[in-house]
Amino acid sequence: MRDLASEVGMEAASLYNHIKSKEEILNEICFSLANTYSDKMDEVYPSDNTPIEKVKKLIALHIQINSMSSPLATVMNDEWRHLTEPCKSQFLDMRKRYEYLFTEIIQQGVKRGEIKAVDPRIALYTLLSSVRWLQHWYHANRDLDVNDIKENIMEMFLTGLVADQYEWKP
Amino acid sequence: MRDLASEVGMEAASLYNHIKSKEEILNEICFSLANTYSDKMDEVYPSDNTPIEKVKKLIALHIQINSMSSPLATVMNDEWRHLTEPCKSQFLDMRKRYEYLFTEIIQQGVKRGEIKAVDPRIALYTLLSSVRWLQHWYHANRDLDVNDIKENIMEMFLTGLVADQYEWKP
DNA sequence: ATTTAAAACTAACATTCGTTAGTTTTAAAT
DNA sequence: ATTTAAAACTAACGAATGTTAGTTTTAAAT
Repeated sequence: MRDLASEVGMEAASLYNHIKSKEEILNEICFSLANTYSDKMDEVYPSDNTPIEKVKKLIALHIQINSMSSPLATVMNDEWRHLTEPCKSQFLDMRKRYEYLFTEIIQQGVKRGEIKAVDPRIALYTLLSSVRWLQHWYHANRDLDVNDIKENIMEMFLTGLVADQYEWKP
Repeated sequence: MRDLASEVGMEAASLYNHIKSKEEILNEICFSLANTYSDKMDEVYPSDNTPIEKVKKLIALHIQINSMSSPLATVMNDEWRHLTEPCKSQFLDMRKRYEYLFTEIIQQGVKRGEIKAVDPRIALYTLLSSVRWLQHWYHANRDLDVNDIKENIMEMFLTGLVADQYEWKP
């Protein structure tokens, strides 16, 4: 709290005119971002896009948040474990629901023959964590455009690294 | 240190008969894993495998470590920032070299027409962070076999999520 | 049985941490 | 000019942290 206070030009004790506790800040950050993700899911899931389009829209949000709001993303991604009950359970419930709907989208894609028959859980977790590097990297290396990064990552995920004409299988 | 001591059935002070400091533990963990990665790179990079085979071998190690040694992986991945100089610089130099050689492999793959013309840095970071979820997830959900996970992830990265026959581009 | 070295213990240290109590300053409203 | 409420301050608290000093226990070697 002392570091945080000095960052905004205050004494640590003065912070408590504005916040209730250190924990409140953690709650604020975690649930603010969790709501952003949930809201997007509630918009995308029932829409009439194809499953692949839905995945793209959701991943785009993850890329957006991890690169543009990276300090917040870092807190939510790495520090949610320190939420206290009942907030922690509430947070985990939100995450569980988000992940469930996300796997549903993937499974629908598989069923419709648009997405390969991968394990939806593995695909989901791989997808979600693959954009995490942006949260640590983007602030230091601003020479790349977010949209370029987005397209590169999407391309990687959707059609893979192997060049189209190359026959790689053993 | 008190938690750690009680975990091994000791008083905190007794730990200091075995270690020099808390920091020493951090160094030990970080450099032990960093060496494992570096050694693998020194074995794989000069080998006569194709670039894609090299990438597969390296990613396999990341999956192995993140799933089987997940507490160590978590410390190295998340806590290396707390290394003190000169260890921190040394660690970062090792990482830089590792990442450089990894992008070289990718670039060779691109040059040889085996790998799509993605940005090698983006591909690298996406690849490396995409397997991080295993470090948090594997211990709790042991119903999946590491080798199954390995193959699923490889398939995703190499040939993408989009089903072969599906025409997805807008 | 005695010695000895490793490894446990107890007690305490100096810091750091989040927070509270009480007081003073700031600045807008009367 | 006076009042008032917001927001800063100083001082200090109790708890937790990594660590050290000094002592006792453990167990193998003599």
